[in-house]
Amino acid sequence: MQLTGNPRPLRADAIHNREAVLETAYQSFAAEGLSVPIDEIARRAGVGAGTVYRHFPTKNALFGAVIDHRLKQIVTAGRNLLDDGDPGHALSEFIRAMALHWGARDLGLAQTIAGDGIDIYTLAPEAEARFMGLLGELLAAAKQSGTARADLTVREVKAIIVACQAAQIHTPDVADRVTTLILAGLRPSASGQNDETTATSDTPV
Amino acid sequence: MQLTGNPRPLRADAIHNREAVLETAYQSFAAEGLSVPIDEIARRAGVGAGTVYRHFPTKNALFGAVIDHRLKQIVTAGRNLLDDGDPGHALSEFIRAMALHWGARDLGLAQTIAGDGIDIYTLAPEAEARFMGLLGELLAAAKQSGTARADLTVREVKAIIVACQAAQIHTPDVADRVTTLILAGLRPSASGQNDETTATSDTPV
Amino acid sequence: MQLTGNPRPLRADAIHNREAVLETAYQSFAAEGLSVPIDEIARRAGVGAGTVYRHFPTKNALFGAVIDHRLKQIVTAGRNLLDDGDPGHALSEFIRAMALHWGARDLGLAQTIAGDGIDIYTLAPEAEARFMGLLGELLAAAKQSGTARADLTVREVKAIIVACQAAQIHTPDVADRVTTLILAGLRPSASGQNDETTATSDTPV
Amino acid sequence: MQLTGNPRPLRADAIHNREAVLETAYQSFAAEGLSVPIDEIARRAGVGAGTVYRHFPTKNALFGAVIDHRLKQIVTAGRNLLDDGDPGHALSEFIRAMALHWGARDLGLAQTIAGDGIDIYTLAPEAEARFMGLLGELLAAAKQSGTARADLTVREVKAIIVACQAAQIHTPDVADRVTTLILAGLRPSASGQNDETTATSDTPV
DNA sequence: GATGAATGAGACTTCATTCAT
DNA sequence: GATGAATGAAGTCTCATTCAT
Repeated sequence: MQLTGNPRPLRADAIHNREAVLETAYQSFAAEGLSVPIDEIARRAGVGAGTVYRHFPTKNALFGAVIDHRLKQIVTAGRNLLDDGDPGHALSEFIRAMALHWGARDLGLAQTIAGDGIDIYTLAPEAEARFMGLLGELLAAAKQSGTARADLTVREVKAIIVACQAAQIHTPDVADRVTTLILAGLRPSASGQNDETTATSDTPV
Repeated sequence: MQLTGNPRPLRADAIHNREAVLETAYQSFAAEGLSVPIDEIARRAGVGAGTVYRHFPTKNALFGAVIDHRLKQIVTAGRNLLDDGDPGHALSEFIRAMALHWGARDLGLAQTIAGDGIDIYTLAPEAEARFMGLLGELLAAAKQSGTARADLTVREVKAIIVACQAAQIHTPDVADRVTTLILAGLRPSASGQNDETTATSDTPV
Repeated sequence: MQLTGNPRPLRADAIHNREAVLETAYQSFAAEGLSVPIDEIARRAGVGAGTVYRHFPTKNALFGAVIDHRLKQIVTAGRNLLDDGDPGHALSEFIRAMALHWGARDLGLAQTIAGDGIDIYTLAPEAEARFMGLLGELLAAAKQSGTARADLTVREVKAIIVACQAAQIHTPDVADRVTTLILAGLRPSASGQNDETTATSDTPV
Repeated sequence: MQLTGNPRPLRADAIHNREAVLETAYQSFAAEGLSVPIDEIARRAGVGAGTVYRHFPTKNALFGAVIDHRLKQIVTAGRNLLDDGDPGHALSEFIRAMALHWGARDLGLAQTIAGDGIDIYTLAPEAEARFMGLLGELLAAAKQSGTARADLTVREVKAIIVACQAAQIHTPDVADRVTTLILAGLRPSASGQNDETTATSDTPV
């Protein structure tokens, strides 16, 4: 209709819009939860509601993109921990960061975790896979340096992260201490190495 | 208080309806989360929407009643653990039950705990207080029998429960194992008593 | 079921209930307008909602009864004015009382007048008739004593009352002055133009 | 202000819809009072309910817009009376028009004026102010030409209008006559009693 | 007769999604 | 491609009226 032949801005602004919507959505969901209306996100991003739907055909798709984006950042940060620091401590630092910093104050993430109508596997399968891959590497490194129980699995580590995040969301002022306690349960027990629970006399709590 | 011998049937049906609504609401919230519409709950309970509002003037009030009811059951069960069994193990059994059985598949509880627009203190302050009281007793008993670290606080225990529930909701098949690991972090460390971490050589995970 | 043979209170409490509901309804409508729920009126009157409906089968019927009751009081007061005082001034005093005292702060009356879904003729035809009869007598007396224009009709007087009440409801602080001005328009004109009666010296209506 | 030559059609239909809703709302409120449901207004205007709420986020906002729109028309008409005709008679003509024509059969206006849950100052403060300003001018002109008592205030004039409108709503067939009588009370008294201005000869207000 | 619980239509309002401009 | 207006299905809550106790 209006292809006037002049050099239109074309793709550039589209990409810019997508980024703006994604960032705005992330911050909005983090701060106020998943119930922030699309219209409101569009307004805050400075675009029309239709533009949001052009890039993300559904609100769920937007959730997925936000999670995907977030997980990419997290995976990058996690790999840096592994590459730049002490591999033996990378796992615990990562869990601590996930719980206390990255996941802190992220209501949207908490609601996603609480399963509020959201299935993260459906929404962002690729990023999820990469995330699990990173966890595997972190775990392997920790086991090798003897800072993690040999029988710990990747899925258990993920559940631990979820647990610590929940604690952070719910009771921020004790989350640090609680995370420390939980992490204590992941290291090899004093006596046994691969410990199939060499509990001596006293039953644990 | 009540005129004994008074044959007034009073509102037998009203009580019945209230129970029916409460039970239906509990199951609906547990299975599908807090967003189940009141109209739907009314339909499932076999009453008109107005009846729900007669008993619970607000959806929040219904949330509160459900939580209150649930916490009462939980507190009763917890006290039984304390009275009938080994006090030293009551805390760990209670946490395990909260995470793996009572909280299992209870989306509504998870969302309430995640703070999804709900403030449990406002909605069911009494039950919350009783719950914290029970936790205090359980914790004291555990400390006395040496199965819990002496520096553990009630609020930390609550956060631990929240954490374990989150793990259960998110990854049910590893929740049992994860809970065991987490509980391991709560017992006194092998050497020290109030242990400011008498870790020997290896840093924990 | 419970006819135990003892002397039941029977009618007495029914009459009492009717009075209580009527009085409560009057005060509620006057203070808060016609939208006060029946349940609320029942509660304030100390009876069940069913009792209200036994006496007044419809909310409109209750409106009618309130108006009827109110008009009876007013008619009695008006007749006293006529019998006990100066008949020449009874009309103006009555209008003034209707506007500034009896009708003051009666939101329900104002809404009835504004026609908020209410037809006073349908709801309380008898009382309305008696009210108009009283107005006729007041007007006749005023004409006879030369304090009202000879061409004034009863329906015009009623409209004047409605007008003054509206002023009172809307702008209470000038209602007295405005009523005085309006009443001034009702006395015979000085010159006798448009007027069968040539006012002599006296006070205006 | 507007980039002239810009061929953007913009939201021609939006403006059209807004007008349609406003007009429909005005007529509905006028004919049936303020209790007409928004859904019904939307239906009559041929739009969805959501469209009404896009333009007027609240029912009160719609009330306000209707009143504002109405008062603007009225103020314009009143100013024309002042500019184009005999300033001495403009006030009485305006009052007459307000009561008998503009306010006639306008239940919504009557209810608004009766204060039926509506606060005109909150809803349409600007229009109210302009309206009072116009009344002031009309009154000043009337006083200057000796057709209104010198001690009349603007608020009294407004109350008079309210009064006449109430009469019109309640008893349309005598409203004309009653308005005439009421207006008679506003002109300077023949003798000059209670009056700063000694009316000369002329026509009453 | 009285009670108050139940009903259910309907009010206002929100918001994911579509579509004309 | 972008815009934001329009849609309409829900959702929460109210209340006149009916009816079992």
